[in-house]
Amino acid sequence: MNKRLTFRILATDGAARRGEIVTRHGTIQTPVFMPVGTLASVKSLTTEQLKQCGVSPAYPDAYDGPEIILNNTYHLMLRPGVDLLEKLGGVHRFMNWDRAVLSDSGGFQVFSLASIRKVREEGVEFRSHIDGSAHFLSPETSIDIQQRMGVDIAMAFDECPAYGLSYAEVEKSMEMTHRWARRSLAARTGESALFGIVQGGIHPDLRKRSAEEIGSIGFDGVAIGGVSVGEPKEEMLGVMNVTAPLLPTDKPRYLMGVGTPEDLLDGVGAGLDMFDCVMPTRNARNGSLFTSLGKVAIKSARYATDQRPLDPNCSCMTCRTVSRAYLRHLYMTGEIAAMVYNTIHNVSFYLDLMRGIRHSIASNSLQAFRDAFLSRVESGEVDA
RNA sequence: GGAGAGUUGGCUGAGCGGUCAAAAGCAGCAGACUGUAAAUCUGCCGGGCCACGCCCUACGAAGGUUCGAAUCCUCCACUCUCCA
Repeated sequence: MNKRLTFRILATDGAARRGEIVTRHGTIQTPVFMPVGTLASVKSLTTEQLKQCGVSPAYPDAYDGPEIILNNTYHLMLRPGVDLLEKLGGVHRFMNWDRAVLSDSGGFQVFSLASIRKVREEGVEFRSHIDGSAHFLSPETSIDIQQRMGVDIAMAFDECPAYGLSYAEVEKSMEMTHRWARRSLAARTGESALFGIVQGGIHPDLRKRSAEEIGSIGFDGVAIGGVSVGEPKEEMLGVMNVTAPLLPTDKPRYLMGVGTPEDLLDGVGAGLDMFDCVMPTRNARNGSLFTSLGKVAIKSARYATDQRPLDPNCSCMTCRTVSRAYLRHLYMTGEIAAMVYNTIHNVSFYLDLMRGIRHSIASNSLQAFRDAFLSRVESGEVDA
């Protein structure tokens, strides 16, 4: 038994799995959505506020908040730096978060900060986006940093090819990611669990090769990477549906960077267990709110005098305590509280969705849950 | 009572003879955001149309000068500032 992380499946519904991941920092009920906290902070929320997300009288468990969040290697190595984080006892203690943390390896930044990096077999040379200083990330340095930050789940250092590259380029990139995967695994010496990342662009045969390689070399979990990088939705779903069945069944399967509520439903249906996305938090800051009855663009004048709660079916702090009219006012005036209220709600909404998904798998009704959820969201009832 | 300044599209406010249906910001409308360089970005925003072009109505009101006026002149109305 792997003491870094254990996974077991509690129930299934078609390809969907209801499971449990035990980490050094608590147990994670899957399928799970992991809020993104790039810089050891889920943007706009204090750690206490984050813990209070997901409060739901419908499911009065002891703790109903997020069970795992993301951090980012590249961003944290620049600020505050891994030496400092290690000295201060790791990210958990640093941000006073006692639940699980998964760190991205910096692989995605290889992609998103493409203009200021240089990729070689050995690793990637970055210019800091903050001050232009030179930094180096490789499988070895990335894993080392992640372990020293003390995360529960580290990610292999990969290259995430841009959408639109040629088959040959994607294949070449994938092969390097495979070599980097083995190096990442070899570099893992500490207590962090380590997940591998499947690449291969939108090509089924490459995805298959990648899934076989990454799934067979001893990672604690396997992720599908290289999606949500600007490709059309159908491509993303195609990759997901082709790849998911090829992943190990006895390990957590993680779809990186996804997605919308509907994407999560689809991902779970395809047999995936873990998801992360900036969407709930970023959209919250931009005034785009998810509700059970459809999207709310809170800046719209139609909410100026709307005294109803944002989502009548949500029991988060925001929906319990303030009106749409107030949320609109805060947003329009640029008040910081707008982002706090909005983020608490969107994160809570995602957690609620996942909770509903988990219950539906356990009761073999994922499809019905999905249909009901989507028809409500598309009903346009929010403004009724 | 005297001297001066002003009146521009929902608001604030540029423009000071043609390139003006009129800058910019705000408000409004629509949309985007998917391993976070994002409290961000994009489009529309007088009306009408057989719309990448045409027509109508527009820069306080009415006249006038000019090939041509939001821009110049006259007069009227209103607003504001300063001096009494």
